[in-house]
Amino acid sequence: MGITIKDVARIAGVSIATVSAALNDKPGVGADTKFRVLAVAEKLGYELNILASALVTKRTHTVGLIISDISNPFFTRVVRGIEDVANENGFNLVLCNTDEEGQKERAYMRILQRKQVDGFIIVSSEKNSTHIKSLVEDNVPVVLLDRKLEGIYADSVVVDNIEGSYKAVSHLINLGHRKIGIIHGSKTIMTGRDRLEGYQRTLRDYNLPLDSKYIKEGNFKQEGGYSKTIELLELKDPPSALFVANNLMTLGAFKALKEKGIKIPKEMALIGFDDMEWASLASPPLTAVSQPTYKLGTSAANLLLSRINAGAPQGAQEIVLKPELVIRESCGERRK
Amino acid sequence: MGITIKDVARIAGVSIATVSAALNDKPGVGADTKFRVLAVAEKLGYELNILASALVTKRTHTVGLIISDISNPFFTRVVRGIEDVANENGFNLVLCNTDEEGQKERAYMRILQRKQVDGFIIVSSEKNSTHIKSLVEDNVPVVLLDRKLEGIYADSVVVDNIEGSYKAVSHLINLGHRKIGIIHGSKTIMTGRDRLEGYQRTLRDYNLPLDSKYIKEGNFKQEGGYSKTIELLELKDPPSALFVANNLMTLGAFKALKEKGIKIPKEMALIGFDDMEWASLASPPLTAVSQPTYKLGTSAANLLLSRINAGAPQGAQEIVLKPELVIRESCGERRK
DNA sequence: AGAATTAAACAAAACGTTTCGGAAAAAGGA
DNA sequence: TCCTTTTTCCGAAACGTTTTGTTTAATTCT
Repeated sequence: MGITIKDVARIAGVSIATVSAALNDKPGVGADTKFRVLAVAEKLGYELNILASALVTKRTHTVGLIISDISNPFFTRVVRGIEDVANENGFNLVLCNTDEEGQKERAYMRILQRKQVDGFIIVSSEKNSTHIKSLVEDNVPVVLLDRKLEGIYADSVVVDNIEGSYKAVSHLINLGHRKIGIIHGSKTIMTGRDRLEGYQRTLRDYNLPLDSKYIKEGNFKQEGGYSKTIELLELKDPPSALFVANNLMTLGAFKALKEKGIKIPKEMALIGFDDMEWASLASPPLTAVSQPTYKLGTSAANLLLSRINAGAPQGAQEIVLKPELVIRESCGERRK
Repeated sequence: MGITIKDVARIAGVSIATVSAALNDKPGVGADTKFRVLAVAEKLGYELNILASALVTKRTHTVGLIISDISNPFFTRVVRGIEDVANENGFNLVLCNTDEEGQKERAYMRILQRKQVDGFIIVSSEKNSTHIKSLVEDNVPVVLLDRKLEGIYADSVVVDNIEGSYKAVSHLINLGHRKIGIIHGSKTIMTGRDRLEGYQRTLRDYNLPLDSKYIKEGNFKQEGGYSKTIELLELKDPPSALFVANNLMTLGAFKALKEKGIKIPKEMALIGFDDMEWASLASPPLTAVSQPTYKLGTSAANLLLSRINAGAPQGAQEIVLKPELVIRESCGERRK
């Protein structure tokens, strides 16, 4: 193993400089020698060592992808979008799962920097990460995905979570619900905050009271949705509708409702955030706010790539995608 | 930007050789100078350039992960398992989606080799890949995941698909079904072949006739499950039970059945291969062969890492994990 | 035909590490 | 005290590329 440029040079009877030039078809190498070099390289089975190349060009053509958990179907689709455009443009992805732990996030970022990745796509779990901040200040290409960070002026692509919540909650209100519970995610995370904010804003817009006993903070995981749903059910005056502001928690809520024998939507209307493959198969089929996950990924990747290719620094760009409400049966009909 | 080992050496007043030794705590450097070097490195904010390091050590601590599609929940869990153990051992993953296209697979492998990854975990779409074969012959660490390849003597970790099918089909038979349809995946892929094989073997063992009109080949995707289910339903004498040998196709089959208003399990018993998050939420809850996906991933990663760390080549190791049948309601009760 | 331009090839330096062999200094043994 | 051994450090080479500046050869121009 290990045919190098030197071997090619020796066999072809030229210097390594011209081999390099020929291979990367740079100008200044004669047609005939170029042909010969290429032939020799081919015959010898020469393969570029990208490490060595990157050492001098400072381009690895790989980007670091830092998300909380690939197991979450939301991220799965997003990642697929990212990978597709990365691949089309000759880039590779290194995948990192942080499980929302700031420590893991920082560790990953550190080692990826050492591996000289050309840029980062990050869904950060931290409220305000000095790490990320210093990255963007050092002008390394970074795009914030799904969650923006306070005080950090970087490229970002997110969905309009407030509007998503608004659509969900106003749908419930229009169906006649007045006691609407919400299980939202951690407020330290933008999506958690915004979706709660959207809920509150909607109620206010409709002049409905905000009842804190109907507001529960989950942990973005299935278990959180489950336990908070139970809590809500155990209230003396439980809500008639439930808005669960994240996909995994929706799964948990669904399970809890089924286990407790609560009829959906008769006894409890249910609406989730983030549509999923199986939503139409559930019984009843689940009404949910649908996020453009794949698009989220491709947008982020395109943004990052253009940032990488841009020589000079330029102002932060911000893309916000719109969610849609897909109405199925879990909220039922209008009640009087 | 770019504090290098040279800067540290200069400031600390030692040679770069001793800086390197100190940093990697190799023997032969005095306690005091080591301390000083470390302090200087810290203060300067020195960060190792792994490219340069890897160029000489020939270790990138990166492994290539080639799968067909991260969007498939099966792979999602597997990948999470892989990433977890990789991370624990200081390795990173570069993620590649081939969509079952041999061409993409080869392209990815090529570039990953050029990037000098330390090893590969591959879910191959090819029947017999000369690329992979030459890789393992060149002694680069490779583990075949989920699918073995004919004529390639490499490490592998798979699940016992034949047994999985056997469990599914015999379950159906024991419930009294005699006309059992199957929608299987491509026979060019091991899992497709084996699951079909298991189906056939089971019928033979029970002395039941093999009726080719009940055997449909799908494409491993939701759409395939959907259309083949329709075909089966349109038979003059449709089956009373349906075994769908892949998760995505099961989703499609489920949809088709629902759309056509077929009652599950009364009019059609349904059993799937590969359990999924939502299986218990579906109506009726889905009976399925459950694969140890996460374990599949961790096993593969551990195998690869031990192979990477092993200096000398050693015989191919083969791990086969057992699937389990999880019985819910989509097959109903025993019928007479 | 001679000067001036252009084209083709090369040698050497650089990228940032690790490693090898040896030199200097310190420690130990008699 | 002198010789041997050990410890600590260093210079230089190597890893496989790309790039820069120079030299040589071939063309063009007048």
